[in-house]
Amino acid sequence: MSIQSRRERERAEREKLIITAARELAEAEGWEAVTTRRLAERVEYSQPVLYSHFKGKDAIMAAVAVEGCADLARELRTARTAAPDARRAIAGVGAAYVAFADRHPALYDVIFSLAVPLPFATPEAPPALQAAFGELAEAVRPHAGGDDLGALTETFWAALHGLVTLMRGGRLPREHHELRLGLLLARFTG
Amino acid sequence: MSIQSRRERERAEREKLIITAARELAEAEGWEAVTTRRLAERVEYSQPVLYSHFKGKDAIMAAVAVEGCADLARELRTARTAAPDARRAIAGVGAAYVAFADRHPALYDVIFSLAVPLPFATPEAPPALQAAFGELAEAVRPHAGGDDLGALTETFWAALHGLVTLMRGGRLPREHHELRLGLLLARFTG
DNA sequence: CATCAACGCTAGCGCTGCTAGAGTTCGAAG
DNA sequence: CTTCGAACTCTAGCAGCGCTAGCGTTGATG
Repeated sequence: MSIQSRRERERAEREKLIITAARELAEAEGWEAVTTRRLAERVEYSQPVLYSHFKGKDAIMAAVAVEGCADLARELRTARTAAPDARRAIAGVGAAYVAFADRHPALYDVIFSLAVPLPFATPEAPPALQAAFGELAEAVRPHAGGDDLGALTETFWAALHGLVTLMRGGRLPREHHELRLGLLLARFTG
Repeated sequence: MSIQSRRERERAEREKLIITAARELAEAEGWEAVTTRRLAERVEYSQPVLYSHFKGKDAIMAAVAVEGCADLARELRTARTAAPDARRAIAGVGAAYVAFADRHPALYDVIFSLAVPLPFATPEAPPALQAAFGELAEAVRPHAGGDDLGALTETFWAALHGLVTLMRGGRLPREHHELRLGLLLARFTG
């Protein structure tokens, strides 16, 4: 039993190592540079070992996404609780969201843009993801008025997501970013 | 000279054929199904012929994107000019934008999401793209108040883009879509 | 010590975007 | 009418991708 538990522990450590290596490689060179061969070389195992832990490359990306969600939730919470009032809370959370996407583009993409097998908007969604959404909702709540909080939060989130992705894809000029963010916040804080 | 012009004409026709085939294949089965081999087979030429017209697959996708921009601009214009007042104009344009993304997901992706070598937000951007943005701007103008029209249009556009992409990626529940769109419009017409 | 299961490896499949170089076609010049 | 040469398209192949079958080794167990 002790031997078995040691093996399980080592397996768990190796799985964590794979996820970390995938994340580091993606953040350093982008997801297109994350191939199963490079990843296997990085963790110093052969390719098939990856498939004994994950169903495929998608599943590895999903695991990285879950990790990233926790980071995002933490940063949003910090921004929200540090704000002195409701108006600066939603502004701070919005800015933190954008800053996270800017500092961790690969992480942001795997969570919100790339096609990965992750449940969203259901009870099976990762707790960290629900936590991140919850932070947005708490920041939006004081400005919801009579509107449905969930739908309004989704709308605010979508607007932030659009700003972030269009700007990073070169579709929106970077120089007006602060202006756009200000206009968005003005529309959501009445 | 007549012979040369005939050849040039035939070349142009074949180029158009490639673009159309790529678009049809993408709209029917998604961009992941558009491989240079399948595309070559579809136009009944060998692979290298594609590369005598376009620098690479990216360039073919960009050509499809430019075509799609024209379609989008036309639909936005129709929606805007058909509206009886400013309020229903922005609502109609927003709905038309979302409907276009819903009916032509592959086309939408290649214009706004996938990484293609297309100039945006510069004078060199495709006229059709500028026209589409112009339609959005005209719909937004009556509700801009003292705000910068360009930046406000970009913000509105980004919000629509976020709603569309998050919903299609399964990140937002489809059932609240109309509600979210209504909330967004309320915040931009209040 | 012999056995056998668990495990990680090598090798390879079918696919991708892309390209070098051979072979063909066809208008132009003699 | 023949011959030349340029324009053009094809076959074949490269390096890399995600993924997997099956062999060989390792190491705990009876």
